[in-house]
Amino acid sequence: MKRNKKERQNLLKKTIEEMPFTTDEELAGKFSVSIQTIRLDRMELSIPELRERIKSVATHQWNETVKALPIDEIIGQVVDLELDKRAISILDIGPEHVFSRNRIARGHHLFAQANSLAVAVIDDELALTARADIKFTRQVKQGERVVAKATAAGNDRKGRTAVEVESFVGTEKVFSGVFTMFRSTDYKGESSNENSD
Amino acid sequence: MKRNKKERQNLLKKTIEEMPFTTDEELAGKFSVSIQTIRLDRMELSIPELRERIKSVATHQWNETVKALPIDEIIGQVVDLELDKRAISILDIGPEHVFSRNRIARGHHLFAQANSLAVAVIDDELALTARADIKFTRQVKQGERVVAKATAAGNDRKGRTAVEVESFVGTEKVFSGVFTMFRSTDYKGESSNENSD
DNA sequence: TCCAAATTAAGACTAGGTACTAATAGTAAT
DNA sequence: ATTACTATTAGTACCTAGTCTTAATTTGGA
Repeated sequence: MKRNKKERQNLLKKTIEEMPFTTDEELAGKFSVSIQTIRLDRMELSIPELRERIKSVATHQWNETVKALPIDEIIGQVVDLELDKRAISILDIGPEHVFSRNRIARGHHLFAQANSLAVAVIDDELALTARADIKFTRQVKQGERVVAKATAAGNDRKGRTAVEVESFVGTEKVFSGVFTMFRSTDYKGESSNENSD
Repeated sequence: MKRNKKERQNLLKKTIEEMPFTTDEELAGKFSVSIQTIRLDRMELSIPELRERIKSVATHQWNETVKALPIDEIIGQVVDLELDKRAISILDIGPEHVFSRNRIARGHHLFAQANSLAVAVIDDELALTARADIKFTRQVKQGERVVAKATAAGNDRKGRTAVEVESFVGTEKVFSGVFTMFRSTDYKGESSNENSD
């Protein structure tokens, strides 16, 4: 049961890395040594106390939270929406959207803003992008605010709707595209023509 | 300065939601009341003590960690790359990529995978997407693995390179697109023709 | 066997609380 | 004015999971 000091300390380090929320008491039990020994070990290994460990995990992740959240749910903030007609959203380009080398916004974020706006403007339970023809007409830098405007062209042929999206920084057009959207009305699952399988 | 009870409690709730790592002492200072009042408020609002709040943030986020990281850096994992020729990446569609309603992958994730692969395949310091013509040919469901294959068409006319990207689930094509890429060689900042401003 | 390292123990102190009791201030109704 | 009630403040004892320090014990190796 009783390992020697070195062995125990290695294991202790690994244990705490894997389960940072373990008290000295639990660790003492686990290694069949006294609490004091665990504390000496932590001292030697420069491992902070439980509460500090928890705090650092929490604050680390806390800073990532804002980054992690909006990616999936809101790409840009919708400021105007009239279903099946038009929608406007704004997206402030922060450090999480740019290439670190040159602070230029990565294309897929502009696409994501436009695409999610195209999805949002469709007045339907299920709307999916079938195709898109897009142009990036000017680079967007960190700190700039992108305003995307979507207008539903309305001409449904075969259950599809074309949505035009144009994005601007100030008066300059930075992105434009036409999104062809499927909609669930008269939609029957899986593949749906186009050059599918 | 001194708000009434209701007002203070509302503000307290918001404050703690926004900054969970605040002690009762700091809160008491902020609202110019005693620590005991803050504690009564927390009791009434069922807000746990600081250490419990930290712990819940830590454990919550602990589970999200894996989700949070890859979004910005690696959209899909590159498994093969020969610069200026071809590249392959795989992306496993998890719950973070899909609409919660129907578990169908959101378009911008497929786009992001393809786009970042197109950027990666360009043998240059700076590569940016100028335009893209894309098709979503089959929906991708949660749990499926998307393999994206990019081939650089090579025909540089005016410093641009066309990259063809096709994405598959198994043998089925789910996405295809042509990305027209700028490259930094003979690149001179700002707008670069196309129908800019 | 003896020494040094390793371990355990004990005591005083800390932060950030809980739980409980009690006192005080302010307001409204009788 | 007295009572009733709420809101606030104060103080005590206790808790956890530590800290830091000093001291005593155990253990392994030459």
